[in-house]
Amino acid sequence: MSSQVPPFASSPSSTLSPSTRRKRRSKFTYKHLSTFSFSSTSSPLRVIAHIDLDAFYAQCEGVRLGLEPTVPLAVQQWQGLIAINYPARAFGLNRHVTITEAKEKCPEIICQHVATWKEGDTEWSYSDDAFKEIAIRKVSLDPYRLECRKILATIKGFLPADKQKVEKASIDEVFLDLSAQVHGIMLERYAEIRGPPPYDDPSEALPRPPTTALDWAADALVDLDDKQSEEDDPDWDDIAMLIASEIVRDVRKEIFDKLHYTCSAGLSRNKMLAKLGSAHKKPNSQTVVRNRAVQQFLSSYKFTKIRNLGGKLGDEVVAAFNTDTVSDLLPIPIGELQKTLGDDTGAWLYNIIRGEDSSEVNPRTQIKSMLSAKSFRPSINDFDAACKWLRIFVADIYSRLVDEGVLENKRRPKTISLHHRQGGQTRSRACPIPMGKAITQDGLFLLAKNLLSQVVVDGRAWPCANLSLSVGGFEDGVQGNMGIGSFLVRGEQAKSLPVPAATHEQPAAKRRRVGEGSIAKFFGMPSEESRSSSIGDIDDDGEAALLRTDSTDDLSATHARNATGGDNPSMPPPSAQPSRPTTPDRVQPKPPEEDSDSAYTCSRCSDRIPQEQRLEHEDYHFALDLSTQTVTPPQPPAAQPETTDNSSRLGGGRGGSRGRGRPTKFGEGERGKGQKRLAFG
DNA sequence: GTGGATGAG
DNA sequence: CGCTCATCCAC
Repeated sequence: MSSQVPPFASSPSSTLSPSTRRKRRSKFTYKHLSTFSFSSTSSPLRVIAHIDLDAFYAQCEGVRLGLEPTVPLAVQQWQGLIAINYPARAFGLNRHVTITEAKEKCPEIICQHVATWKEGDTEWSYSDDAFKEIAIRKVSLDPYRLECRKILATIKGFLPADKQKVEKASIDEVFLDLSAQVHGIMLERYAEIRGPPPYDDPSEALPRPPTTALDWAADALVDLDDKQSEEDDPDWDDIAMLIASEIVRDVRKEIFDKLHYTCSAGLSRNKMLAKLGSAHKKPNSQTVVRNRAVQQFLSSYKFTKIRNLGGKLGDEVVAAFNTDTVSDLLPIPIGELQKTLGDDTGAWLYNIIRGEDSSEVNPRTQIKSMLSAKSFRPSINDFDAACKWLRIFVADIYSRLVDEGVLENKRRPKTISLHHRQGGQTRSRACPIPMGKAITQDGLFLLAKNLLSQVVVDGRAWPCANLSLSVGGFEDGVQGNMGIGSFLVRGEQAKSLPVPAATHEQPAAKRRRVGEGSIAKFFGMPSEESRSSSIGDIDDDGEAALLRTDSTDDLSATHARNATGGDNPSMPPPSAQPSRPTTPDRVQPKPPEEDSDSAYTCSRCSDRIPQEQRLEHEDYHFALDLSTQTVTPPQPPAAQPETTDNSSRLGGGRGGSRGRGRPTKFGEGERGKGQKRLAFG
C-alpha cells in the first residue's frame, strides 16, 4: 500500500485530472475499463490465456486405454515415437528415440501405435501390427481430433456463452480472450468501479483496488520483474490477471473432471506472452505473466523461442545482429531493425521483444482446409498404386467432411488439390469442386484421379515419394442446392437419408447415356452410402452398383458387371462408352502393346489402352471434361453459376467480409507499406 | 486462381 | 520423422 501516484509515465490520469485526488489512483482509467469490457486488443487490462494439453496424443491413448496417468506411455508411428507422456519423459526419453531405445531405457513403457486406415477398410482402426504394414496403411489422427472437439466443447460449455472468445490454435492448444468475462466479474466484486466516471470524464483514473495481498492460488505461478513490489500495490491489471487465473484453473479442472486430461496454461496480456507462459511450467500447471513481470520474463528468452521467429526469419535476425537473445536486441533502434528486416517485420520485432502483441484471439474454431497425405517408404511407381492411396485419402477426407457438417450443408469446400513429390521437387494440381451438388466419395475420387493424371502428364512422376490430397476454401451456408432439387425428377430420391433432402437428391433421369454414370455419381450419390461403404468398393445394391465408380483396385468386378451389361437398362453397354484421348503411358504405365485383344484404342486420345485400364482411362476423360469445360446436369439456369463465369465468382464467395482493417500478423495492421518482406502482412 | 514457401505443432 | 494445418507471395 503506500504509493499513490502512478509512477508510470504512460499513465495520463494523474496529470490530466486536477480534480480532487486525495485518494490513491489507479494507473488505469474508466476508458481503459471500457475497452477492457469488449476485449479491445489495445486495452491495457486485456487478459489472454493459452491452454496446452500435456503430451496430448499420449494422454489420448492413456485415457482411451484406461491407463493410470503414471504409467510411461508413448505413441508410436511406424518406427518412431510422436508423443511421450511425462512419466516416460522421466526416463530421459524424448521424441527422437527409437522404439528399442525407449524400451531399453524404460522397460515398462507402453508404445501404442496410432490408429490407421488400411486399404479396403471402412474406418480407421487400431492394430497391433500396424507398424509392420506401413506399405498398406496410413495413419489417422481422427481419434485426437475427436478428443480435441470434446475438449473444445467442454471449454465452450463452461465459459459464459455471451462472453467467451475461444480460438483453436492447433489440435492441442487454445487461446482464450478472457477480457469480457473478467471485466464482468471485476464489476461484480468491486462496486467502486461500477459507476460512471467522476465528472463523466472517461479519462479519469479509476480508484485503486483494495490493497490486500492478492491470493494467487498455489498453482498459479507468478514471475516478477522485481521482487520488491512483491505483494503490495496491486492495480487492476493484477486483479484482472488473478481473476483470469481462477477461471483458467476452473477450466482446467473441468477438462480434467469431465475428460481426464491435464493441461498447462499461460496467462498474460497477449497471445505471445500467454503462449510462452504455458510452456514455462509443465505439465499440469499454469503460469501467470503479469504486466509488471513481462520485461524480466521475456528478457530471459532467446527470441527464437517466440512464435514466428523459430524459422528462417529467426535465423536471419540472428545472422544480422549476431545474437539470439531478446535482451541483446532491445537496445537496437526500431529504424535499424526496419532497415534490415523491412518496415513491417522490423516494427513487429521491435514490439514483440518488448512484450507487445496486439494480435486478436480469433474465435474461429472451424478449419479452413483439410489434408490427407502419406510418404512412401519405398516409393510407389505407378498410377494404380497411387490411385489406391487416393481412395484412402478420399475416405479419410470425406469422413472428416461429414464431421464438418458438409452433409448438412453447413460448410463445403470449394477446391480440391493434390500434391505430389518425386525426387527433390513437388508438384501439385488443384481444381474447383463443382458446386450445387452433393459431395461424394466417388466424386472426390474422380477429381483426385484427374488431378493426379495432370501431374503425371507433365513430368516425371515416378517414383513418387509423397502424395497428398486436400480440400479447402470452405464456404459457409447452404447455398446452391435448392434450385436444383426442385428441378429434379421426384420419386427418384429413394435413398435420401435423414438429412436435408436437397443435398442428396439424385440427378434427374435414370436413363443416362454412356458416361453419365460417372457424372451422375459425381453429382448425386447419397452420401451416407459412401460414408459407410468400404474404401475401394462402394456397396452394390441395385442403384448404387449402377452408379458405382469403378476404382482401379476393383477392376475385375466392375468388368464383369459391364460385360453382362444388359442387366441394367440404365447401364450403357461397353461399346457406347465415350472414349478418350489421352496420355499414354505416363498415365498408364503398363505396356499396352502386344496382344491386340487385351487392348483397345481410345477414341478420344488415340492411345492404346490395356483392357483392364479402359474404365479408369475413361474416367479420366470424364473427370477432365468435368473440371475443364462445362458438364452440367440438367438444372435451372440460375443454379449453375459456377460453370460459365469464373471471374464473377470471385466477388461471390468472399463477399465483403474479408480484408478489412485486419491487423496483420504483426499487430497494427496499418503501418506503412512494408518493403522488404511483408511475410505476414 | 494456382503453386510454392514458410512456420508451427 | 511423418503428418497436418495455416498463411502469404509471386505468377
